[in-house]
Amino acid sequence: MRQLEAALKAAADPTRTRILKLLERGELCVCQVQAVLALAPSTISKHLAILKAAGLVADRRDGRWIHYGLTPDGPNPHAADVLALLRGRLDRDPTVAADRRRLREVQRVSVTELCAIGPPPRETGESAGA
Amino acid sequence: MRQLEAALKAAADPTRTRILKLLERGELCVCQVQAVLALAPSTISKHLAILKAAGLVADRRDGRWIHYGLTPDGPNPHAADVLALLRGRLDRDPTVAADRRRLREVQRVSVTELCAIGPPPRETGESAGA
DNA sequence: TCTATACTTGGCCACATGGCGAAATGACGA
DNA sequence: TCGTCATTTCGCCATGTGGCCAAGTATAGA
Repeated sequence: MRQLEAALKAAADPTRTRILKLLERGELCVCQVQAVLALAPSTISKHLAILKAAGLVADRRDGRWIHYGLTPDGPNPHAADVLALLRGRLDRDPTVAADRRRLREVQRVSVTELCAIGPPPRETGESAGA
Repeated sequence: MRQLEAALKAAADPTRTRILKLLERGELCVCQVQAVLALAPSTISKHLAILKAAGLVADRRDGRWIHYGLTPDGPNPHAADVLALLRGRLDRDPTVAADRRRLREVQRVSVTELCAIGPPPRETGESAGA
């Protein structure tokens, strides 16, 4: 029951749900997630640690960067259940859709450039897209 | 997202998970749930209110008693997803199994008698059966 | 070795949550 | 109508959670 509880609790937070829905698009490094969510790095890191402890994501070091990805085949079967539940289920949600749009913008620049840019753009609709 | 969050949060608490697994056996009134879980009535009631607000359960008044049951076809589709996730998934869990054993004991007496008995038997294995 | 960078950890604060007991509510029975 | 009983609501407390900043850790590059 502990494992299921951990997996459900991990997914039950809106910020973590947003992260999981981003990771459905593929592996991301912390700074990319941060660029999309516009939260403090430590906050992102803490959320990722919770998701990792619940077995929903795994990390992989690549030089300076640490990439996080979903783990549908991880050791926690309940985690796989929760990931499956999320899959394809929140795609019409405005926040999720907006996050994914912003993710596409973020992914247009390399990770090196992204981190050099500095803090992520604010929510003030500063004519991001065309 | 709010609805999914509510459904996940509601299911992410171990006490509420136990309640949901009990309700898989069919409708139960509050005093029956209380007899199994051995928590204060107000605590049970609060948990049931949370589950109801999340759309996972519905209540039905029957005289003095209020029966709660799962709502797999309720208005919140995410609630149905969560209930489906739980179904058949925690059946080997020791706590869930013990709760169900105790539920069978509880259901051997009528609700009227049950409430007259007083506080539920404690965890001290006081030769309940046989 | 020493700095810069990407990320994590620890400390702090405001708020949410789960437990209880006491009081309020609503329905049955006398 | 009035008491009784099942359930809920309210007030309280201890603990958990999510946010931030500041400091620590680990790697790349000079």
